[in-house]
Amino acid sequence: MISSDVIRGYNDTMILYMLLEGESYGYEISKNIRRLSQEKYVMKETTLYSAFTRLEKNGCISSFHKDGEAGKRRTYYRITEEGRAYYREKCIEWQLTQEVVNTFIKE
Amino acid sequence: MISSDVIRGYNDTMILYMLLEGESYGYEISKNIRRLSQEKYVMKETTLYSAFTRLEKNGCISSFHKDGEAGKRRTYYRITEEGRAYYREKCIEWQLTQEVVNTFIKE
DNA sequence: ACCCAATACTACGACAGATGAAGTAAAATC
DNA sequence: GATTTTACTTCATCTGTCGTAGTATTGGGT
Repeated sequence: MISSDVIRGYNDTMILYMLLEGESYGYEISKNIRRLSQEKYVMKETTLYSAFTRLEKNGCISSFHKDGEAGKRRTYYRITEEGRAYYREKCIEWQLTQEVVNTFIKE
Repeated sequence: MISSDVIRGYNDTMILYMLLEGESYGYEISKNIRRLSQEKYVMKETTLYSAFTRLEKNGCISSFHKDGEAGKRRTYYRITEEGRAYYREKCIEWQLTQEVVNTFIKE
């Protein structure tokens, strides 16, 4: 059964997708989402950072710092096993969502 | 540019789709959405009726009553020209949304 | 050396849409 | 005549998004 609050939660999925390829941090993820979507989707900063908080609370990602690094201090994130599992569920849910919504869309 | 609050708003689109085929009322629309989605999506009553209020406020639908009808009093709705236009926009937006989200989905 | 843009966040408050819980009431069915 | 189905309504709460604003460091251009 599909919940109607789906896409909102897909910001989380996009972030997790970015982290599948390796650890990263807010600004970089934001740039990459923008680039991957070919500028069609730009995640707002506040949305992004509040997603981080939520995902870490849920155990989907974990944060850490690298010391001895140049530039402004970054908070890095990596995806956890729970995060991967959650991502996989979301992928399945998305297929279903598409099927359902498409029944209500004309061409 | 895609807004991230998309699917929430697709409840409205589903309702409008149902009304494209002719006037209807809450309970019937609800049943039909359930049926069309093959039980995969059931719109909550409160979601449905609050969507009606919103859609009427936006001028997408208009409500009326039929008198001399048997059964419990129903509020009927029909789609307006604005409603049709809004529906068409949503269809286009949905194509884009799918494209974008699919870039972040594995298989 | 100075300025401005880019980087990298954080804090706070507001809002909209979805939902849960509960209630009302008429009609149909058994 | 009791229960189920139909057909809503009201109200309060929650969650995720987003606007506004602020902080602070770094890099690039002139």
